[in-house]
Amino acid sequence: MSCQCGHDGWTGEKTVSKPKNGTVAAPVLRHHTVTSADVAREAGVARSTVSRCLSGDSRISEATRDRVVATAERLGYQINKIARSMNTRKSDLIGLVTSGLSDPFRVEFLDHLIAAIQQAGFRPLVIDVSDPALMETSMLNLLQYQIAGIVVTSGSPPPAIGQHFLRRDVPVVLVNRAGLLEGADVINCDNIAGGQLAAEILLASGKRRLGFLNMRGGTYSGNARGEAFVAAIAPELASGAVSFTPLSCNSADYDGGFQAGLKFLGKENAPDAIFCGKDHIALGLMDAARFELGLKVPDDLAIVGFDDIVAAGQRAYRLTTIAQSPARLAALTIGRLKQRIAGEVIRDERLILPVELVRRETV
Amino acid sequence: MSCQCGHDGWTGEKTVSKPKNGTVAAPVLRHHTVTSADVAREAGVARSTVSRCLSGDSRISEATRDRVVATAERLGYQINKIARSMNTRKSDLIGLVTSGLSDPFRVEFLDHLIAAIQQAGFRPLVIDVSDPALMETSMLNLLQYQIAGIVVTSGSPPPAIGQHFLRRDVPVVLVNRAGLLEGADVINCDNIAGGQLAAEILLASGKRRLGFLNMRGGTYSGNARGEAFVAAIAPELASGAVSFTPLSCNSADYDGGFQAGLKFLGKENAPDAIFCGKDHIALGLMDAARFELGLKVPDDLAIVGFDDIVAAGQRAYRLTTIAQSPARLAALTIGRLKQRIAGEVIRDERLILPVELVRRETV
DNA sequence: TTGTATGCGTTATCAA
DNA sequence: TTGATAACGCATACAA
Repeated sequence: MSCQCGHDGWTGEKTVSKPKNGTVAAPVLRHHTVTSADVAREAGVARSTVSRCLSGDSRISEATRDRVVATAERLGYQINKIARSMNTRKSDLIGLVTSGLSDPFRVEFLDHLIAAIQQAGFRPLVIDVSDPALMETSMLNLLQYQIAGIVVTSGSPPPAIGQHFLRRDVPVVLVNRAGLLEGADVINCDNIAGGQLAAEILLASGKRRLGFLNMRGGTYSGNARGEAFVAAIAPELASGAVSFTPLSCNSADYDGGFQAGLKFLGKENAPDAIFCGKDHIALGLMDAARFELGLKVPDDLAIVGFDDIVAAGQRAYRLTTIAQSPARLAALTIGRLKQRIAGEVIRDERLILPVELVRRETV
Repeated sequence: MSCQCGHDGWTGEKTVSKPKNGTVAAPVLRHHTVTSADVAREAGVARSTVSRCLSGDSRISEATRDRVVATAERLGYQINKIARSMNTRKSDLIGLVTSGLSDPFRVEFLDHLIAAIQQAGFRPLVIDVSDPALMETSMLNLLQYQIAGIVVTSGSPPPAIGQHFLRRDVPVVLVNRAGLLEGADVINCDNIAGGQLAAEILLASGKRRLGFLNMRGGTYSGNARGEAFVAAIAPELASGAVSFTPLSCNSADYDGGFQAGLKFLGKENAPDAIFCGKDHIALGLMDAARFELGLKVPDDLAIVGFDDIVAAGQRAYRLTTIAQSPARLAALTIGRLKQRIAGEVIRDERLILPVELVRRETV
């Protein structure tokens, strides 16, 4: 692909070679960036006209637009969105606050979300807050990029931080988080219904010693699920028909579940039916039970997970679980953001997405 | 958190209410963004002084710096990186070209990479090219953000595109891709050694009917692994000691492997030792063999994967595989980018990371 | 060590 | 419908 610029073109200057150990002086011809001024000169119009043509302004003649667009194309002109943001005070960047990519369900959600964000003409700027203490700072840093909106998929931002975003008209959406942030939209799956469904199916299985396994301390979602579960078994608990033990693991992942299995199972009066706060924990628990302790699932131990991650459906697990839809979660998130970004003044909302029992082979 | 700005403060203007169905007019006081001019006025210095203080310029008095920093803090000043990029013509954004988040190894790599990018003071701008046809356009769009560099983890950018980036001093790193892009650094794991290791262990297992399973058409990495595998078994193949069958599946994931298992296994003279292009395929194949066809692994069928994704080590699989290190891959990637971004003129390099056989229970 | 003036590439405003 | 000009917020060369 050769350079087709009409202006002076190559500057002819060479990159300065800073000799260091192992480096080599590579003479590279450098070129000045094509700006709207170049396009304007070439097309014989004003810069403002170029801007109007390329931003789809209606009040421009067809002929001019065609000529300008063609010229821009020919010169390989790429609009400088940084400069654009300078005026508009908005970018098309959307901040994605997450913490690592080790949680399978979150990754599935992000996958859909990233696609949806692009589809809507925005770009995802990922920000990792694996250190929760840095969440506030990191979120505020997002403001440095004049981002159009934020999606929080991890941690719970301190309420005070909301002011900073509200004041600048930057919408915030919290997904499967506690809705402590005033001014933010909150989207959750129906943790309550999920906990109830898990309780129902485990009670119906005839098991007597129920348990709820989640990460120590828990998360907003996990706690909500566990509380709903306990509430749903309350009558049987009161009548003495079943017993209940809260169980906790050190990490909300496969290994956490696995270690918890080794610790809590295989002894006298161990639980024979466990609801896990999330699938990944359930898979670890299941493997410990089957392969380390020789328990039969579901005969000796029934397990119900939450999320319906892809691995839960794999032949090696076939986990019975409560499914939530990452695709719908993503669609709702971006829909909400688009409305806000478009300037619609809408009331903060707390959306709750339905969940569904997926019965496989662990109950 | 109350507003502590010293300047005129609230503009008092209200957001325009655009009544629509379901929307509500929410009167929100808006505030003008705090700029360096505000900090300067408040601290009694010039704007340039503020700039110098906050960008760590050395030639500034301790007293002034302290005062300015304190003032900035008090006003809640966030530097506008958009405006900064305007001058420097560089941002601290790094483009991450990927295609979806369904490939487990790539997700593990991205996890490390995102962390490393932040650690180095940059921000990841994710760009999804699930549609390969849009790769070129999407990559070029990245230029609109004045990005500092690009990491390509999916697809192989057409060589011509390299010119655009080179010309603007935007470094490109290709990870586990074919190195067709002139001017880009290429980082690969040692696919050749991996293929050889797989061949060695399968030959040593005493199996006779070998196979290599990969996605139809294959990828750069997959093909390299398969070719090395075939080359390594060439002597035994020539002597008739073993046979070899190339196998292909429709998708490079669990389901692809699973379907391939149903199709190729369980019949007369089916392969009894299969090397898979990546772990996820191997897991699917393994499940089909064990649970659908009643084969014993490794007795009836030996399997070797590639990547050593987290799931490969789970108790339900215990897959023997060729491990590559996403952490080292990420560290090298960001290291390379940092050098280039810092302006060092270095020769394009083609780095090859060592792989390692992880022997578990499927061979 | 600090202040002044200029420019980065675009969009918005106003004039024609 | 189009052109000229003024911001946008910062960094930097130059002056003091």
